[in-house]
Amino acid sequence: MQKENFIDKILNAGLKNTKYRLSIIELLSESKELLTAYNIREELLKKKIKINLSTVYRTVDKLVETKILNRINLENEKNAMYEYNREKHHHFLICENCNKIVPIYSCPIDKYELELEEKSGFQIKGHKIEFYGICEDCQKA
Amino acid sequence: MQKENFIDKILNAGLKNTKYRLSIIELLSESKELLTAYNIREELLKKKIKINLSTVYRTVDKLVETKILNRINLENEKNAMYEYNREKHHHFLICENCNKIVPIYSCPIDKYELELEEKSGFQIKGHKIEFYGICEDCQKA
DNA sequence: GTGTAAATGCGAATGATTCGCATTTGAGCG
DNA sequence: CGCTCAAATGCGAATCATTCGCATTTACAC
Ligand SMILES: [Mn+2]
Ligand SMILES: [Mn+2]
Ligand SMILES: [Zn+2]
Ligand SMILES: [Zn+2]
Repeated sequence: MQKENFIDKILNAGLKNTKYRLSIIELLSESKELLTAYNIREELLKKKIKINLSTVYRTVDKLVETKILNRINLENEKNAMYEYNREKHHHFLICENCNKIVPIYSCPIDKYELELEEKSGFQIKGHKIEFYGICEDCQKA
Repeated sequence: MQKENFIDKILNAGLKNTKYRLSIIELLSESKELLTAYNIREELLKKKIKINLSTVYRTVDKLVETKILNRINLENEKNAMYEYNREKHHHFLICENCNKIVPIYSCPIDKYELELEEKSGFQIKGHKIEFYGICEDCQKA
């Protein structure tokens, strides 16, 4: 059962299993959207789970530290957003008109990073890419 | 003379030529580093130019709008940073240890963006890339 | 020079995130 | 199962970058 799996993740991370941790992980694992701390609070409230906003922040901090969640800071959004870490490297394509956020599961960078390591002397650990444009729906309108 | 050139840019942008605009543009055009609003204020102070922080923000806003400057929001920095717009497409390579920020003037993306347009239906207008790693100096230490 | 909109200074407001501290809770242990 | 203690939580206040309101000053067109 998925829930047991999440509890294992929490415990393996050395964290206590609390209802808030479990419900935030469940929420994000089921969400196709990125959610802000505030959104998370709202969504849990819909499920009759009342949680203090400070606790949301502290909880997602821990879950990001332990790589159960990812924190995403997008150029156009002032609030941090969170997603369940599905362990699949990805980037985002964002509509400048309607702010739709689409994950992209291909990555153009592999070889280039090697070149860059040679040229720069850096040992490269990661990268972040965002693409901006106008989505199909917004082009029509 | 460079200064006349900057005044032209300001006027062509439909802005009034003020000492603050000119000195911020001069400062950033001479800087190899990205500067925050606060940094800009500090640097001008060193040159005996006293400017209110609100004015720094309002000035860089206008200069970004008119594409004389670029605003850069990096993942690890909480404050926005500004650079003179040298009209050369670039990305940044950032040392996770010493926070050194190195601009990279090559771009790995051209073909990939076309593929992405076809696959996604988006009309792509731009992208943002940051690379993270450990710089040569920090690797030694 | 005059007039007027734009620019500036200053202090207050905003808003996301963090912090301090009192209280509660989870998990190991007997 | 009850006990203990660190970790988690709630709540209100603090922080800090950025923005705003408003009174005053300035640039520039006439
Ligand atoms: Mn990638
Ligand atoms: Mn590029
Ligand atoms: Zn759209
Ligand atoms: Zn370094």
